[in-house]
Amino acid sequence: MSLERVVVLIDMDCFYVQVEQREQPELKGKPCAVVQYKTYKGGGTIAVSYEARDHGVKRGMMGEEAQKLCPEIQLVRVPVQRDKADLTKYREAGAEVINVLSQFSKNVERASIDEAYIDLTDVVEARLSQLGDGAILPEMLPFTHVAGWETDTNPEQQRKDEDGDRKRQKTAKSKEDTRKEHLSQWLKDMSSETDKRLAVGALITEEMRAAVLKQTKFNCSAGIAHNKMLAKLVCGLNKPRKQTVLPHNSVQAVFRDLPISKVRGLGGKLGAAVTQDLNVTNMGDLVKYTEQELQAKVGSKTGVWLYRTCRGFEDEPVRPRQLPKSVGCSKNFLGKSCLNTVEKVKFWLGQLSEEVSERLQKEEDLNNRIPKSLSVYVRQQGKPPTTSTRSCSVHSYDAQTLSRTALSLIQNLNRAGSHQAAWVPAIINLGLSASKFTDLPKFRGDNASLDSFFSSQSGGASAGGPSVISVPQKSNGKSPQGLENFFSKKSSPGSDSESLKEIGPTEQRVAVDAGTPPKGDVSGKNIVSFFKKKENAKKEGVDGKEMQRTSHGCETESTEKPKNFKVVINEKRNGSKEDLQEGRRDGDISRKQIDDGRGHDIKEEGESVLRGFFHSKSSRNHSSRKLSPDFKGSELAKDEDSDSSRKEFDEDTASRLYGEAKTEVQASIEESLEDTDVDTKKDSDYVTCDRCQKSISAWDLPEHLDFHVAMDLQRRENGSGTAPSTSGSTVSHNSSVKTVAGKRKGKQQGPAAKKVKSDSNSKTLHSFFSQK
DNA sequence: CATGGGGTCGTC
DNA sequence: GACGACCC
Repeated sequence: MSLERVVVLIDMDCFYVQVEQREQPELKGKPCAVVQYKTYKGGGTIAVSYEARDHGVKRGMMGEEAQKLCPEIQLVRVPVQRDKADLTKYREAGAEVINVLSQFSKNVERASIDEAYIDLTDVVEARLSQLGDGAILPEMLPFTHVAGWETDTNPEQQRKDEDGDRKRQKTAKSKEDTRKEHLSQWLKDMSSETDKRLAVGALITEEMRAAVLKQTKFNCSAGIAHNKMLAKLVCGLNKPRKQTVLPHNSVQAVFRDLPISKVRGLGGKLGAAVTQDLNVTNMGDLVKYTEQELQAKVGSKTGVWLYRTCRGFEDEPVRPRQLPKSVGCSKNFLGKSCLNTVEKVKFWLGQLSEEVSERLQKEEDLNNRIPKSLSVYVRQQGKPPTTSTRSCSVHSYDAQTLSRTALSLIQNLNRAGSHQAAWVPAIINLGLSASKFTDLPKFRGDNASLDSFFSSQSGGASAGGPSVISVPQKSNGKSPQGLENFFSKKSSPGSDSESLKEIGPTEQRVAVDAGTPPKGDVSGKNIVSFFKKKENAKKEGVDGKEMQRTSHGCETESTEKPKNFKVVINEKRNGSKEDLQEGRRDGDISRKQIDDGRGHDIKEEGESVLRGFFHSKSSRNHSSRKLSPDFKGSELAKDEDSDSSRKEFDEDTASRLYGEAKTEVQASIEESLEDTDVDTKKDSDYVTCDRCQKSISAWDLPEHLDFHVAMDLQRRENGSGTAPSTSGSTVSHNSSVKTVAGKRKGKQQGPAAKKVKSDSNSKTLHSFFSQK
């Protein structure tokens, strides 16, 4: 049946706390919690160390409340930037963990900032053949619990810990004994093949967790089962620093006493409805209902899911995705701080936009992807508060563009006229999110050739993960050797972002690829190893020859390109101001203008065409930088002309493109590695903007100039009556009231009352711009 | 006022 | 695309 997969969930233990403890080692082993916004009642706690949990401190408590329960608790505050909580630190730490996990499998799915699913099926298969007849001994699984074989999975015992250490230690001791006992029995019995595979999965998971600890200094727990739901479930059974495997035989035993709300997806209204309507309390109770009965209660699709789920079956695949699908931020404005004026809304849109913009820039730099869509979330005061979303496509992500696009999107949610100062109803939550990412061609190359290029450098791990036979002992586990040397480097406390910068880009690129590549051995470790090796080589004086060759050619190019670009863009700008009004789907037009105006730069032509190809609504923003000198523009143009190929951007197309750009890709990689020529690099990559005297990366210059032109245009066109559509976006105009009225509660506001006139919109927008 | 600030997915 | 449900 569906017991073929081996699925693991890795869940970091009180992750934010661990991040802070790594930064401030004094905090280790102490009761502590991470709080947000300390001023109101000590802030809300969003992570609690296990020492503090022993005192009854829980997530969601106010800091002061926590202090009452645990006077010695250390409260650490989430960093604040632009007057809002900033989770960057934790996001980057989470990426570190994903990086480590991806050394073991290509199929890693980031489930949240501190959780990831891994499908180890193939890796287990490979290890199984290595292992041959060798049995798995209990000592090989020092931190593994077997669910269902332990009598004490109930939350009963855990609770009575208020007396502190003595009692807890005692509990822990006996728990360790039963753990070993049951583990030994399970391993000895080991009836089915599927159980064997779980055992191997547990073994690999021990190694993964050891590697995570060694490389990041973070502890985690894990669940190992045949599907995501069960892996997630059992992960929580033995929480700090332990892993739990769930043989299929044990499912019913675990479900028998398991409240329905504990299962992922049943923690909310659905679970409550099921519990009530069917008069059941535990997951195991559900098996007595037929599929049809369940379907009658919860709908046909959910019914099927429930029927299978309560039997321990679930099909949801582990999707290879190591990067978030969206990048956004939001903030609450409670009570008196609500946003009740246009100025306040503008201000906070600006703050949110800056953070999102910054993060999107990082996304492009690190992960070579740019968003196509922007959404604004608004919650407004009301008897039931109303929440609305408005989205549109975007072609650039500088803070100004985001900010004014966002404003134009939500302006018609203001019931007061937009010439008024007020915003009604006041906004109590405001959010901004970018999504629908598109990969840029840079670095994405023909996998086979890229891989062979890189793999010649690395230790040659087999597909699916490092080959490791040795087993972790105690907390001093062995992790994949060889590769480990490249990774273990450091990550000294306090310099997280630095170390991320070095590892992040390569990993993420691989991560993006991971979704599509077939069976080949194209894993991140090869590429990362390559980078690490290069870095080491620089320090140690060892070096690879091939790289210098390509690198040289590329650098010559890069000194000239910016100038061309600058001229071209200026010319173009003067000639076509419509470009900046209402989302032109141009592409072709702007591209032609660039090409014509510039005369004849093959490289840039190729670049424009390429971009037009990859972005269905082309824009000249976000130049994919550093394309190859010998890039064949003509061939690409052909592809672009055919309408089908534009939309049907698939692997084939990509391969063809990358085939052409291959040497280029290598050159780019090398160039990015060449820190030795610091001077050259600086000179070629940065220019001073004539307009604002800011130092701008040459590759960002077109976009930057774009911004100035937009500003000029806006100034010139004051009062033109045109809707404030922005240069970088295409706003979709929806009925302004539809969504609010949708629900029950007959109170529908007249559509006319909310209509906003474009004239006033324009004015408002203009004042918004000139204020900045 | 008071778990906030993230995220993902399914449905219409 | 908008919204709600769900999760941490």
